[in-house]
Amino acid sequence: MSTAQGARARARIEVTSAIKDEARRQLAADGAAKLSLRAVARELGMVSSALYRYFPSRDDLLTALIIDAYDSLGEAAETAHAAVADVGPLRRWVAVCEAARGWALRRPHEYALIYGSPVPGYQAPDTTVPAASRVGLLLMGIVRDAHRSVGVARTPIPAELRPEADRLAADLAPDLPAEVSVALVAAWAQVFGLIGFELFGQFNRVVEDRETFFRYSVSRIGHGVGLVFPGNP
Amino acid sequence: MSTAQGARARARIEVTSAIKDEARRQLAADGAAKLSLRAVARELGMVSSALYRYFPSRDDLLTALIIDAYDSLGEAAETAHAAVADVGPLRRWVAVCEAARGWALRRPHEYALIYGSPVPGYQAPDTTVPAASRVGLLLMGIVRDAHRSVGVARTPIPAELRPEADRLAADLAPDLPAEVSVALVAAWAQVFGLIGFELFGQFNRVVEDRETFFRYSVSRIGHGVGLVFPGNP
DNA sequence: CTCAAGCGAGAGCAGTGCTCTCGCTTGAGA
DNA sequence: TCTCAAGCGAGAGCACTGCTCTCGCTTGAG
Repeated sequence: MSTAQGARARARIEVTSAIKDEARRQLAADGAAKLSLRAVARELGMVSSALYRYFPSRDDLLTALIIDAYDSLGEAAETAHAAVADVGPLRRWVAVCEAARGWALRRPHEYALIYGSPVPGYQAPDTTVPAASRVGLLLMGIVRDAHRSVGVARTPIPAELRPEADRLAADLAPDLPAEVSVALVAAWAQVFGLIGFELFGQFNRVVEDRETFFRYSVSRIGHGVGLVFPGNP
Repeated sequence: MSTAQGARARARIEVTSAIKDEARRQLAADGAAKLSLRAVARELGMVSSALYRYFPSRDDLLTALIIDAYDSLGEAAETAHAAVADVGPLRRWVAVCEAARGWALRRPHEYALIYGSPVPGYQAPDTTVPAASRVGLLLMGIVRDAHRSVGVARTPIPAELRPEADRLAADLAPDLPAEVSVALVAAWAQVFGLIGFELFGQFNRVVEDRETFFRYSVSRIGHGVGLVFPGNP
């Protein structure tokens, strides 16, 4: 009853995804600011007003693209993780980070859409939350596995951070030590900081061998979360 | 001969900075994408075409704002650093990072302009490089001081990173150990990763006490660069 | 004192997001 | 099986954008 809807509904789905595809094409070519509803409609052989039957505004189209981008990134990361399921936690951590970086380099404008400055005047609706969490949850899963098997190193935290750490850990991962949860959230932001700096040109004329640099840096970040050294299991 | 120019030149400077001021106002209010040359001109009581006598295009206006923003951030960081010149390196490191975060929270749209996704289709000219480096150089100075006085901890790097590390160190800070230079560049990106995540809403419903969280996180990053613990000199 | 350079005003072009109205089509319910 | 409202595309139009070009006034350097 969900797939075998009427022809009308099926056509609507097709047109909707054709619009998103073309929009994604233009996004990849020229970036979000130059994404034009009229140009999308033109390319699809329809008139611009017809497009508003599918997306009530340009921002809604962008939101759809954002969710798709989060999902695409999440899927890339999860695929990469599945491919190294049998190695140690730190290696898996690095593999996931490298997958995220690779995805970002392949689709810079989509990355900018989700981790760059949000489109001005626009607040991401809660709809995006689940898709946005996938990479973070994946990284957390790695740390959780490590915690259960080989254990994780715990760095003591200052007293002033204790309330926030406990609250954050209770919300996020009650089974992990609060110290680790805090470090994990920070690590998550730091990994994307590295990706963003590379992508947005801050490393120009500074870092040359960016792949090696990234691998080493995220490996140290992973170590900072408490993951063990590559040599160990 | 540079300040006492003709009245024409002085007027030009005044009008130019009036344009930038009004543009900055609109930028702060609505973000970069909604910054409109026509609206700026309107507000200044001039016609839009007249504005092109001062900035050849909208992108050039944005570039001017970008440089000013880098300088403003750099100045905020340097002022904060000067205010704690007599404390230990790690404390100074944290103070500079907190100043950068504070500046970003106070001027989110300007921060987005320089560390968020670059305005699409637009490549920052080399003009911006010196202004853009100020915070990085400041952080490097702190590590250099620490290296000269109390010394910095050196984390060994893998062999595959050795060439890049040596090249990077030679370019950036020949007086610092290559291991430290690499860690410093990564730390630089990681600090701004934390700021960006907070500013762009990634920490919504995740981190509550963001100030404490940030202070702890950048302190750990500083420690990762080799700075000593707060207790020590 | 002069005359070119600097400047502001205005009209105009091509493009944008978005709205509204008009008819055609189509499929679900009587 | 027939009908009629809902869904849809087309077109015109509004208010806005960045940018160009031409026209005259002003002004300050030679």
